[in-house]
Amino acid sequence: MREILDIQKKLLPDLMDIMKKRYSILHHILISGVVGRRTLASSLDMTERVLRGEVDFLKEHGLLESDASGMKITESGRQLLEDMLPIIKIAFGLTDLEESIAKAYGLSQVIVVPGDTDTSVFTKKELGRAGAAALRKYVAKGDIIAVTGGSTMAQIANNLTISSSMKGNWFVPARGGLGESVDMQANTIASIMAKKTGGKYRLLHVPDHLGEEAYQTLIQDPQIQEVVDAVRSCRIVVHGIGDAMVMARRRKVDAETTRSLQDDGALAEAFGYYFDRQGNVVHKMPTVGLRLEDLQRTEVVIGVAGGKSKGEAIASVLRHGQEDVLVTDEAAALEIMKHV
Amino acid sequence: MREILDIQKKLLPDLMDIMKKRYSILHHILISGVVGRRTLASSLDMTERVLRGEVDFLKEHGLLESDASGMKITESGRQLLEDMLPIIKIAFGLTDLEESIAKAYGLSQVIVVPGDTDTSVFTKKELGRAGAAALRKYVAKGDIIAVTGGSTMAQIANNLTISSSMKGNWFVPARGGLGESVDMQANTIASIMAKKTGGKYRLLHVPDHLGEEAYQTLIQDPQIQEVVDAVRSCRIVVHGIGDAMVMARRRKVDAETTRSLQDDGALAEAFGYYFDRQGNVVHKMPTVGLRLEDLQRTEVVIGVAGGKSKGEAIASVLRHGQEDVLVTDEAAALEIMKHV
DNA sequence: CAGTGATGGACGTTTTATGTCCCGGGTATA
DNA sequence: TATACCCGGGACATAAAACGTCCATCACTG
Repeated sequence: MREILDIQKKLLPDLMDIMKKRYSILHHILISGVVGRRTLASSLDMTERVLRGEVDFLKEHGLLESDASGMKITESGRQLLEDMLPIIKIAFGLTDLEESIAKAYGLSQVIVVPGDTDTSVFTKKELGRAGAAALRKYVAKGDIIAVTGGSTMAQIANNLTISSSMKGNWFVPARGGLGESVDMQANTIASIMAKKTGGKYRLLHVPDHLGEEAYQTLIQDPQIQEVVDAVRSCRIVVHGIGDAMVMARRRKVDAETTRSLQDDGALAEAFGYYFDRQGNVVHKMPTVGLRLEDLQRTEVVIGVAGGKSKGEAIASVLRHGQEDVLVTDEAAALEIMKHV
Repeated sequence: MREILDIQKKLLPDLMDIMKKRYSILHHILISGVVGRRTLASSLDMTERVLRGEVDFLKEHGLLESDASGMKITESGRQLLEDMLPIIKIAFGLTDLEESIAKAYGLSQVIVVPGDTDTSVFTKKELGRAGAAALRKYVAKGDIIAVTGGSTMAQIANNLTISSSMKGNWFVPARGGLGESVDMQANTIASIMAKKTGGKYRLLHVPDHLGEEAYQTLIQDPQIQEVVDAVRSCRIVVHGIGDAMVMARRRKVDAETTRSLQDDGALAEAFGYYFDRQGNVVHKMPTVGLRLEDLQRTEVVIGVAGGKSKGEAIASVLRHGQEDVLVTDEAAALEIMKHV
């Protein structure tokens, strides 16, 4: 039952919207008993004309009937609604989640895929697919796209395909070396994405654990400077979101910094910045690349992360308020909604 | 699984068509490996532009990809096709049945509802619903609609609702008394339909088992004559189809006639006429109303009947060649296809 | 190096969807 | 009983989408 709806969502996304629309109309009429067209239109937030089109359809199919006093549901219509309840619950739980999160955090789009990345590898793949689809949607010709590392980003890279709209775009790592293993780090991801889409890429080769002096020398280097400039003028950022402590451990952050992170209540991590519960930045990794203030100029910031365990972290980053698009999974979405 | 599709069909009648279309495209590309747009369009019998619209859609969703050499399916697309197989099997079975029957007997539309009327009362209801929907589709303002009796017709009447397009239409019994029980006879059905739709009705009160002399007197009666004229000038006929022997028994036809029916190979019955396997009329009930020759002038003849046991009878009536629309169920449809 | 078949862009036309206004008719209320 | 209100449905201009058609350009093959 669930599978069939997931399949339909892939093959007929717009039909599912129509189904939802018609269901809402019918359901509203059922609840109202008898209701007029204009009243219904305003309470469903539709224009009168488009509601009328749907109502005419529903009437033709004998699901509702109307007389001078207004519209009411027929027996077939009532029966249909009853039969549809389980379908709607499954098919549109996610849609509702998406809309709630988008509204709560002022995002322009939220995509929720079913399942839990923590427990199902299939969900992680689906997350990658959805992330790739989201990127495909927002990308334009000649864009510079900054990406971060992580297993989720790697999944997105896997699901990108060659496409004319992305041919010739630049992929760059959002920030320099952040101490991740090679196959998950931003440099790798950027190059894979470029190869998969027929785009180009530039890398930021910045060694980990740099001393202050070496760091200053490095960022003066013209080659590095050129890439950094490209990164900071990117139009699109795609990044993962992690749990602060998990990321600190993975990046082998020293004990002192780790303790300081804990004291400051660091909860989430994204492109080298650590956020507390309120979305404040409490720490940043010492490397070059995208700075938080650059995000303001960035047109599209796409965050991708899933798993129940990451829900709270995602909520923290959202609260910081720089995100435009969120791609997540059902389990994380439910957690996020607990922290509005 | 099956239910969900049936439910969705009510709210999105073209869902199946679009799903079928997109599936066919993807499937064809899968089989072809790499194929060009024009080649594909001609082998799928679509115009190039329409195909292109669908292909663009599928490409955007990452189900297929294209380069200078042509289009080919992606891994997600291949996976989707695999997942869809069971759905398609179910969804297309009925559609194929509908199309096969329509083609075999030259009908303009065939509607097959799932199930078997013989074994499931729910299927019978569904048949009534589908019959009502078909009538709704073909009816126009000011039409005269001739109907017959029977339990299936009663179901149709049950499923009609008030609608402006049928308000003011006339419902008349196709033929006079045919010896059925009161609540199933044509007169009753016509009056119920009129009440349900906001239409008007005229009845044919013709006693059963009329002698020849009384019959002649009766048809001279101006009142009767008026109704008969209306019946014969009807634009739409909706009728059930029955098994000849079952009907003969139900109508308490005398032993001699019954034997004669058997000798003549009577198989099916519709609006008082009995048909043999080849669709020839072998007997007619002695009453007034619609004659076979009137059907030629009738624009829309809708036959409604279901159940495995009636399959052969339906095929006989179809072979007679006056039907335009058939509404039946899956079990009967499968039987019908055995008799092409 | 010409020929074939591919994609993707472009454009005018047709069809469909939408916004908007109005009319006549019930209905509840003053 | 009079009136103000809300109802469905008709009408129409306009915006938007779908469609048919043609063409430029590119990759590959013989």
